[in-house]
Amino acid sequence: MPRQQQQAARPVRRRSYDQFCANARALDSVGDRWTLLIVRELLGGPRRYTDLHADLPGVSTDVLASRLKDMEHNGLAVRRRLPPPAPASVYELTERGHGLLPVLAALAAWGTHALDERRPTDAVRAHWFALPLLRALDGLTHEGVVEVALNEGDFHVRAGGGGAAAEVYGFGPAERPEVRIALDAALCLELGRGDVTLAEAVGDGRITVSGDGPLAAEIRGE
Amino acid sequence: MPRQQQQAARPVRRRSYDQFCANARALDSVGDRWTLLIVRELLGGPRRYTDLHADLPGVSTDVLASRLKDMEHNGLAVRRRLPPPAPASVYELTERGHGLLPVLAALAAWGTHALDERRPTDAVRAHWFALPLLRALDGLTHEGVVEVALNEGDFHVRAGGGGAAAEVYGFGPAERPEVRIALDAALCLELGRGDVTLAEAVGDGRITVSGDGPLAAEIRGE
DNA sequence: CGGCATCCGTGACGATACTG
DNA sequence: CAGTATCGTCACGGATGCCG
Repeated sequence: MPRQQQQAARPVRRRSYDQFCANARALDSVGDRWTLLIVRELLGGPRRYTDLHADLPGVSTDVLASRLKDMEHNGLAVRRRLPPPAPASVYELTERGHGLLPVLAALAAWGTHALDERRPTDAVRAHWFALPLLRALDGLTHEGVVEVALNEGDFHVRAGGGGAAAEVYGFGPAERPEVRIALDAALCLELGRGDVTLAEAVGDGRITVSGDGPLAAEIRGE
Repeated sequence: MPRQQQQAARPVRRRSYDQFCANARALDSVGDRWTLLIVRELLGGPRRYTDLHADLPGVSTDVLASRLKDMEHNGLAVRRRLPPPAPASVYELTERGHGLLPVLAALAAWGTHALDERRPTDAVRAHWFALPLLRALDGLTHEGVVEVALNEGDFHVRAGGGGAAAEVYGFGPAERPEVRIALDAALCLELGRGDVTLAEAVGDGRITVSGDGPLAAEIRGE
């Protein structure tokens, strides 16, 4: 027999911490390398395999495929086939998977303090700054979609609502944003850290706010 | 040369995600297997190597030693020698390491929903229920130390204060607790999930509250 | 061409044994 | 008690191949 079947429904040998503890159980699901970063990508909305692979520099193809299977198996994500006109499939978070938002928000808040300079080997994507920025927008009372333009690219976030919205951020420009802001990545991080307030950044001209609704006014500090 | 030096100050080859992203940087520090569970242990206060090893069933000695070195190197923990009368050393979290409390709290909240039955292979320690329980005590206005008695053992937590206290929980009985409560682990989890309120649990007799201060009264729902 | 599966070299992990 | 040494195994990362 040159090769027997290589995976009979995931050969039971999943590695578990075997601890009756909420943290350990959580890490059984999301503690593997790359898993939380895949969740970070999917928090921006459904994505195709190839796009995921492109925005996760360093992950190998087989590990990405394996993690996506694990996430499906653990109920974090589902694979959905798009209608025939475009024969592709996307991965998207389940409600359970979306529940990881507070975890990634806390982790981002903690990690922002360690994110000082960009090393030459570091990859960058614009939407990686969505979570730090969302932290700065968390206190806003008005709700709406904010389109964000960085040097690295565009994305959009939903301000207000306390992260309760189904889609908390997305890739590229928004369809009909209430506000557009332009700033640089370093300022995103400072805002996330709380080193600078929105009002100060507006006053210093480090951020440009365009729009005339109440949300825009609130961001300007009016 | 039979054997050259085998670690010249950690041979620089640390595995990094190499992404300019707060989450990726955070996971560079705490994404390795066992690291966050070591933090979970150290959140209860300074601990000796052997005690850590005993409360982390499944970790091998070399991996534990290696993680502790990494954590020291990353500024999460320090090793402190105890005074000569007891020639031992303990590991304790730095302020930076303690800053992971919101991460573990969010992770525990998420993981509690996946923590249904105890599997036969699962290890258990009483203080592993501190974070879920703290979530239930988070809304209390009065502050103080609560001694908790489970079937699995005792620990204590500091209620109120919103987790701002330096030591958020500890092992074994407290020195002079304001309140003592007795309940079982399953109820800890239900409280953490919000399936049951403290007042309901008191009313059902599933939790026993002893003490006569304002905190005890608040826990009783008076 | 998107979505993986296979092969392979290296490093991380887990168990045990051993040492100051 | 507090780790280090050794070793087998498995997971990861990179490249390539396959297949609808």
